[in-house]
Amino acid sequence: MNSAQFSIAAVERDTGLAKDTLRVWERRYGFPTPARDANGERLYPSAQVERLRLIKRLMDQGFRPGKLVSASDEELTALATPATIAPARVDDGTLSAIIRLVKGHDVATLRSALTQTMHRQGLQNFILDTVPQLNTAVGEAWMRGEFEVFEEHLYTEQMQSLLRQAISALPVASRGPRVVLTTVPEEQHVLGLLMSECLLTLEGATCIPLGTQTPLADIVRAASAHAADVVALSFSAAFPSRQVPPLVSQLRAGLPPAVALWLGGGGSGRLRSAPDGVRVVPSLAGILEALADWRQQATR
Amino acid sequence: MNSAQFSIAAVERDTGLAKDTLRVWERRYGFPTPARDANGERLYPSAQVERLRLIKRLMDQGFRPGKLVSASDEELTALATPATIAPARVDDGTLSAIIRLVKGHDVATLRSALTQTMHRQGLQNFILDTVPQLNTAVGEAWMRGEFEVFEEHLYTEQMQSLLRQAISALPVASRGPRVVLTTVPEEQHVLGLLMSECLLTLEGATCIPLGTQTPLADIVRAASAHAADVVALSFSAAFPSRQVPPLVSQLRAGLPPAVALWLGGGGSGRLRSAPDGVRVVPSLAGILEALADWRQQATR
DNA sequence: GTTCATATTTGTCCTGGACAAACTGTTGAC
DNA sequence: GTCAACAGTTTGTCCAGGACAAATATGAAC
Repeated sequence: MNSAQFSIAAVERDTGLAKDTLRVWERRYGFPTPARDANGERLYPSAQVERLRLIKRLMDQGFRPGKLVSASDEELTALATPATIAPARVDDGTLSAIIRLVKGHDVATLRSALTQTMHRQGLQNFILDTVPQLNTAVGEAWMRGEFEVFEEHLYTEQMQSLLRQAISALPVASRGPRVVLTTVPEEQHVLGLLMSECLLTLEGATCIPLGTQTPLADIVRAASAHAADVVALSFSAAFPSRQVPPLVSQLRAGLPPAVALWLGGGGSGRLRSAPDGVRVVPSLAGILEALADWRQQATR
Repeated sequence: MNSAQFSIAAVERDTGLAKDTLRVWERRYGFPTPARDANGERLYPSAQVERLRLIKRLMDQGFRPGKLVSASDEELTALATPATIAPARVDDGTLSAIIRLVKGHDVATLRSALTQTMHRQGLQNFILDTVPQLNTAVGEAWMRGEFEVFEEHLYTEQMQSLLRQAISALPVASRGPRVVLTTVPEEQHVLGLLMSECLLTLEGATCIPLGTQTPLADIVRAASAHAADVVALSFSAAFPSRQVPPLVSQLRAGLPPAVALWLGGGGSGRLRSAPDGVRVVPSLAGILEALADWRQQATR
């Protein structure tokens, strides 16, 4: 499997880099340098695919490709190791224990450890503190090469399961606002949505979860059909930031002015400035603020 | 929103048709016929995007694009209405009641109706009969234009929530086989995986769910790390069938021969012939057969 | 009716050019 | 010292039109 060669389509799938981008990097920076098959089509060795994945991950953190592709392997791994040790952790023992369980590939124990931690801390603390720290820790471990992709998948799957279970267990709210929760097409990260849904439902808001990747026109229709007060979108750090502003403007233009539009997730923080009628929610705690503000305004 | 123009990238997102495909259709068939912006770039009117979505959906059913793009609007809608009325339904009242609830946009009632139906029928019957019928009914309603995309999303989200809840409630199994469940990159449909996980866990198998879109190399690593006996992949009908055989061969070559490879979902049925060591599971009931066969072979 | 060989359809890949948006860094005003 | 405006550079995406192989349809022979 490690000596396998990848077609350009396979590399696009595995790295998230568009075919056009892969070709233009080759032309400009001299990397990657795929072999060619009998038909002149590119064949990428798996080592280069690995490197491309690392580069993509660093780009999601804000590094620029021109520097990265011409860097040595040592420089790349140095960058991948965060210089700043993560600041004060609430309970480092719990975190590292869970990380170890993921690495231990013991699904059942992992699940019960997560459940137990959630119950011990209470849902709101768990979501505001522990889950984001776990997400970061998993992401950083991946960057340092300590985590496999499938281990990240396993973690995400278990966390998703847990959060959905927690949501189901919450009482049905009817207090408002009515919030449509989703992501735009191409954005498939779901944990941000689920964390938001938890927090909002905990506070008595009514959530209409549409899952990920709803076409813009359908977000507008959903907002109308469900008489939504708020549309909340989640953008992960991996989402190409240049695509965010046009998407948001188009959506804002389609929604009635009375419907609020909230943006959250790591991909929304890098926005220069939000257009009128768009609220950037930089962190999970910000959701509670936004909710409080909305309610205050609604009673006026 | 309806008069909005779409860039070629937006159309690719919303329809699932690759940019190259959109350009070559324009060249060959004279459709679509996008306008151009000041910079010469294509701008697709939303009506054409709608038509493209319908064409894509019909192609997923096996129709060929050459016929579809040159067909009139009437012919298209005629094709979209299934000629064959769906065969014997177990309990048509329940099905149509749930469909009406989705259309009624009442999330809470929908959720409790689904939960209630599941409990009434028992989990296995629910998954073998009702859920596939609901999926089909939702898909057909979409085709006939009776369902919005966001309504399909809402349905999928609620069903997903319900299935995950059911899985969590099942006792932890330790009997074997150990089954890694996932989809390949680009394949994001999750319900097939969850239904399979339910059935397998009900029968006492141990599932290692990786969620969707695991890169091939990582599926192999996961199978090894988790000492899997079986890797089960789900392909939806929407997955480009031409991509399935190379993907499956590559994966089969990477997995140890002792690890079984099962393919399920609507996209696996159209395969001409499966390579050696690959089992195509045409329906959900087939999973139970495959499981029984595996256990029989294991005791030999 | 089945099987094989030929023709058509169809998606994806190729090259190399172009451009706009985003980012960088410098200069000058306050 | 801070900020704003400007010019230069970087970077992703789009374009055209040609090519080819795999999938599918068609027709001939048995």
